[in-house]
Order: sequence, then C-alpha cells, then structure tokens
Amino acid sequence: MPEMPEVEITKRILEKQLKFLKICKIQIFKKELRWIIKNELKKLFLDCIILKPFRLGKYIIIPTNKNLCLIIHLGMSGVLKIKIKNEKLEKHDHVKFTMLDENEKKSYLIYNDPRRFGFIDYCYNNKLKYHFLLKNLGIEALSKGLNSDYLLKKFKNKNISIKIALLDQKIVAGIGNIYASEILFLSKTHPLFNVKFIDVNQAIKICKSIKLILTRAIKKGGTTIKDFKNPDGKLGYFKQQLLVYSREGKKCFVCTKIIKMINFGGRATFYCETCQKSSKEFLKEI
DNA sequence: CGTAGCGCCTGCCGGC
DNA sequence: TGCCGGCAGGCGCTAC
Repeated sequence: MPEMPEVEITKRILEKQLKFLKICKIQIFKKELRWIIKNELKKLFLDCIILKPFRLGKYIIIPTNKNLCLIIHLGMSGVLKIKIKNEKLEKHDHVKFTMLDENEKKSYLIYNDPRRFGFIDYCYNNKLKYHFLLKNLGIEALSKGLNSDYLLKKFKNKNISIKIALLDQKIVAGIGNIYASEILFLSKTHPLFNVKFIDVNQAIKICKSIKLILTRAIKKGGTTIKDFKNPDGKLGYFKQQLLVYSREGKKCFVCTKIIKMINFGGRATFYCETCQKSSKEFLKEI
C-alpha cells in the first residue's frame, strides 16, 4: 500500500488523533514482522505520553515524553487503524496500543499487515538519526533541498537507470513504484535512461515532477490500489489520476499511443514509448 | 566498491 | 468449481 503520500496521510491523522494520549496497554499478537518486535518494547512504552508524530521518508515516527519513539514502517500492505471502541480483532491485526486521554477515555491504535513486510521498532529520540534503517535515508522528496544540483551530485559516477534511482531511498526518500512511473511520464524521461547521462534540464524536470506528483497524490488522499485505507478507514483517490501506472495496453492520454509495461529490478514499470522517447545510447541495458 | 537479483509473506486474479 | 502460477504499493541481504 504505502508510498510516501499514503504514509503522509496516515501521519496527518495520527497527528490529529494521538497527540497527548497516554499508552496504557500494548498487546503484540504476532511479533514476527519484517523483523521481530523487541520484547522490551511493551514495557518501555507503558505510561508514555504520545507527542507529535512525524514522517521520515516512508517511516512514521511517534515520539513520546520519555525520550523514546516508535518507528513504524508499513511495508507493502500495512495499515494503522484508530478505533474509539474496543472492537473485535480483525485478521492480520498484529499489534494493539490502548491509549487514554485526559478524561480517561480509551482509544486504540492497531497495526494490521497481511504480508508482514512492515515492522515496529523503537529508539531513543536523540539516537534516531543513527538508527540502522534511518541513517542512510536520502533527502525528503518534498523538501527544498531536493533540486537539480542534489540529483546530479547523487547521480555522478552511478551507472543505474533513472527508475531504479528514483526508488533508491538513499537518494530520495519517499518515492515508490507507482509514483516513480508517474514521475517519469510527467518529466518525459524514459525509465531506462542511465542517470550518468542526465543533464541539468532533465534533472530540473524530474525534480518538478517529483514534487508535483507527490503533492497531488497527498491532496487526493493517496492511492488505493487494493487495500490502502487511512486510519479513519477512508480510501485514497489518486488512482483515478494515474497516467501510466497499471495502464498497460491502454492509450496514452497525451499521444494516444499504447502504454508499455516492462519489468526490471523485479518491479513493473509503465511508460509511453513516444512521450518518453530516448536515443538508445542513453539507456541502461537490461 | 557498486549493482543486480533474491527472498521475505499473504491474498487475489486470471487462465486452464 | 478448483487448482496453480504470477503478481502486488518495500527493502535489506547476498553474490558477483
């Protein structure tokens, strides 16, 4: 489910609904996620008061008043659900936090993840940037620092296709497989274009497209392909705006030629051969 | 060193 | 109807 816009949507709702709640109970029904949830987490976070959640790339960070923060990643199929009633568990509910507000009213945060590629970890607030999963994150996709200079610097001495580069969280944090195809279509860049040939003009276009696509997706509440729901249970509506992703065999909205799908790096990539044309010599072999 | 490919999981869909 | 292969929004690890 989640690329950065979906994670951002999730975070915004957590921000509204979890702030200053006290964690009074933690239940772990399945600790074998991407990594095994550490035993001590349950005890450590008891009686912690939740401060303002934030996002780093596709990670959600939930800081607390005890210098500890939760690190949550939703993997491919993870969702966080907030409930105000103590409802029966659903399939693939793996972790449940019970929380209290200042009037002792309970609410519940539930981590649900069918494929279990996501995880929950924790660390000390001041050690966050040294956490092994966060320390190598590249620049935030929507930050000002993401500009053509930054991209060109990162692309220097690399010999990979632009599609692979956009998915590399060490370069830019937040882009996933759906939006990578969309971004390349918008910037008229062939997905196999070798980053070592990207010039300033192309880098500027790519930066603009990254920001435009992700900002639009956030506005639409993210993309629901199959199972993304925000913590309020709402769906995302960016799917209707997708220009190339999952449109193989259909007509390009711009030139009416047929959208192609290719597979590399183990992921599907959708593009328009006409709109994203490139001389062969600039493409990365696959 | 950088890069390509694998594997972790469950569920769903299309083809036979 | 049922079974099977392929595929899915991510990402760290391993082998080269």
